[in-house]
Amino acid sequence: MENVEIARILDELGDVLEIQGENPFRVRAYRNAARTIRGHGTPFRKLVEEGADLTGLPGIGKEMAAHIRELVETGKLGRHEEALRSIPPELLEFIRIPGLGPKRAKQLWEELGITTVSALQEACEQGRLSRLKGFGEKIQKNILEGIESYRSQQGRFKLSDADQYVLPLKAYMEKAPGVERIEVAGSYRRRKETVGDIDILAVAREAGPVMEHFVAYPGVAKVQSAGDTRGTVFLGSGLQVDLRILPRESFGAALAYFTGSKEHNIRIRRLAIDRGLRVSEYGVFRVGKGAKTAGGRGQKGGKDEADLGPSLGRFVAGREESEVYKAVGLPWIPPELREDRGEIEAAQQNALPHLIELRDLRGDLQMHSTWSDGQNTIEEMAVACKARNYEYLAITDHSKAVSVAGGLDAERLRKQWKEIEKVAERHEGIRILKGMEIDILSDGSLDLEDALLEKLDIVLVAVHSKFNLPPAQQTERILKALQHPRVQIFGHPTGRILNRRGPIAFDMDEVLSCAAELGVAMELNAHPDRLDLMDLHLMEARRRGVKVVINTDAHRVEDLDLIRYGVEQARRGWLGREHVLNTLPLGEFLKALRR
DNA sequence: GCCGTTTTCGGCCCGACTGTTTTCAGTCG
Repeated sequence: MENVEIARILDELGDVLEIQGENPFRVRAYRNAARTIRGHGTPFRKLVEEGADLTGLPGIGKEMAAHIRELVETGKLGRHEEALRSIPPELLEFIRIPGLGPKRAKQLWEELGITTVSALQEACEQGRLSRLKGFGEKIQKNILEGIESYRSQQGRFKLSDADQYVLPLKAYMEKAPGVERIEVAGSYRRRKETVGDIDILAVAREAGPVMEHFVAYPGVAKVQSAGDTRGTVFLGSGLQVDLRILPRESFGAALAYFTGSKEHNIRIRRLAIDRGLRVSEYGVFRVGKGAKTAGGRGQKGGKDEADLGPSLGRFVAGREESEVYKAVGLPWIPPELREDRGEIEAAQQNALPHLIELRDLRGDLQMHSTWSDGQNTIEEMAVACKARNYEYLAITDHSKAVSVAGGLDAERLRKQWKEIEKVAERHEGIRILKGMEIDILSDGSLDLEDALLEKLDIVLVAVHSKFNLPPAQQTERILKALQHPRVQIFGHPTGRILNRRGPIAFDMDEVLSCAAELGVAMELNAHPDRLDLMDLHLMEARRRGVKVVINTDAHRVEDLDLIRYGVEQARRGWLGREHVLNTLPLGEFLKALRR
């Protein structure tokens, strides 16, 4: 059983306990354990086999360790099955519907006998919900809309799509009356590959006019709420945008708070508590003797000196984000790292990584031309790369097996080389490498004969068919391909397409260790639909000393600019310049490639 | 359920908004 599956089952058990009204901290314990497991590099399957002590891991105690062992050894968890029997299974979907949480889900089931999403929809339409205690017309309507958005949206917005909505909206908000500063926080600022919603922060003395400006944005399809400090709207695309309006003194604290991640914030708050401080979106406060530190439900403390919201204690920091980190004894942490994946510990030891930047890249090693399915000629691609200050590029058109993309056979490949040579003569100052994106056939052999492989500058291999092989067979296929002595780069390793096609199933662990051993570079495909490798894979690659290259897989000149999504993903994977081969000058780069 | 060189018991991050209520519960982030 894979880590993701163990994590899913524990998460689901947490969901059931929540619906049953269990102690919320116990529920959280299951979520925490699931999170640790999901993000763990080594399969728990192996750890259990080796008899390793799991209780050393964060959030894994005696009980969780026993659960994990049971799952690995028997493939199921008695506690989980028992829990699932106790509630109608579809009730678990209820809590993913916006506006519905565990309490209302339980109430609907117990008092109205509703157990499926479609029955819930029917009950809303018949107006049966509004008769329940604590429910009313509005909640009923919200749930109905929630069902629709749950059904239609399902997926999140790709970061590149979000950029298209956010950039104009940000420019618009900067023109709001009295606004001093606008920043976008949330997973968008952490540059996560997909975002669920957008958090915008505005500094303004007077909130009213800014909120009015916000809800009047032409792209707004629906205004969900518009209070004094917070408003929520939906754009026509269904993208949710939250606006928070803050005083200048709180800006840094709010930026940190709303950038998240939630897990990162929790760690920061704990550090604060240790120092007698309290961190909220309003600032960092020194907690006075005898003052309560926990904000209980409905507790409204007196206004503090700076009049920054309902808080107890003396304001000590909050204007800039770095002040907040400083107050808890840390250097500023780049947003891409804020996932509680070791960045707090690294910051404490002054060992944060120097993350790669866009300007570090000197070449792009996967792109297509009109020779296969690209839209621009080799010359146009080369000129465009030179304009981006690259020292080198590789033209990597498809091999013949990918016939839908106009893959090249041996004869056309030879002709293409002639053209590359001609173009090279016309353009000094940039090296055009002869490459190919060679298909890995279903048996792991390569779609190009050895004699030609010998003559290529860049041999990049990738999977384009038979995505559904059994994992063991898929792993074997990939390993066989990588073991071919001429292979230098494994392109878009998992083959996933965001929101459309999941990753192919194989043993990433084994492939990474094979790549490390052989010196094969793993590609981080910068295309925002792919972003493959994923952040956790990159962290693992870094740990194992696997070489990484960042490529756009451009099919036209404009695609070359997508490289920044690759750099952002690399930053999320803790990569520095030294981990990425195509930051090297041409000569060193060629030497560093496997040959 | 997890966790602990100030604690092995008693904590566990914190606040806004809405809707349905007359003081708060539920949800969300």
